[in-house]
Amino acid sequence: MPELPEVERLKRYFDATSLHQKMSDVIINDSRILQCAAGTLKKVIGQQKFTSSHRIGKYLFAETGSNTVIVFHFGMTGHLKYFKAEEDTPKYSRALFKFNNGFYLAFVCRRMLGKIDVAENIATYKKKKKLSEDAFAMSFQTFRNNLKGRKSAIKPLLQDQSIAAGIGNWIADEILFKEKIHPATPLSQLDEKSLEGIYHSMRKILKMAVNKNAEASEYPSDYLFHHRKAGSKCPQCGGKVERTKIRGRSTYYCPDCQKL
DNA sequence: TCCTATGTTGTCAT
DNA sequence: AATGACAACATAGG
Repeated sequence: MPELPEVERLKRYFDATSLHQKMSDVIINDSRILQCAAGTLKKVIGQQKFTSSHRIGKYLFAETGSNTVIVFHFGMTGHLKYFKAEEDTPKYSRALFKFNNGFYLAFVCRRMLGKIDVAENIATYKKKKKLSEDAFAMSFQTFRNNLKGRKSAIKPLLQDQSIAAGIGNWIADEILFKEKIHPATPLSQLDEKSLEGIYHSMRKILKMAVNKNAEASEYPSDYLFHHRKAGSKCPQCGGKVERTKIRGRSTYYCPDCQKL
């Protein structure tokens, strides 16, 4: 589920269902998703409520009344589900926050790559994880500055959460497709104009996806998103989309539009 | 059996 | 100290 637009959707869901309600407990079904001791989480949750939520990149932070924040990260397959009846418990519910009104908020995560953590406050956690500003809230100056001194290929830099928090695999590919830049291009070969273009495409794509509430089927048909398959037709030039690996991640691009 | 999937992190080398 | 490359983590489906 997990790039910036999906997590923004989860935040809206969380706000609409789970804020300002007293909780009695948190049930841990699989402690592998915990980054902290189960006792620590239980202690924070017991008879507390979530008072506010904030999102930075792919992280969702939920503050409690006791000067503490619960940190959610959804990995590749995580999401949230609010439900009441026991038979509605979603499969792969790894943690259940129990509200006094009888409802539960499930932290659902098929693969175990999602994580729940407890932190003193957001600023501390952000620093500890070297998390940058949120990609959508970030100015070009900050983006430019975060890239300073980096030398690798542009695509892995876009996915680096210390540079632009919230960009993941498909959005990085989409940005470079839109800008007609080959994903393996070293940063040093990109001039200021290209970086400005990357920044503006990043904003444009994020804005579109957030406005669509991360509903992938509603993304424009000329996005590379719908053609992430080797041999698929490039929506720009009609050529063939190619698949390669960059820094261990599948990368889709059009060799005709995006020359190295 | 082997590969893939919208992610992060620890380790090792430079 | 920083940066980059890669394996590992875990599960289901083709």
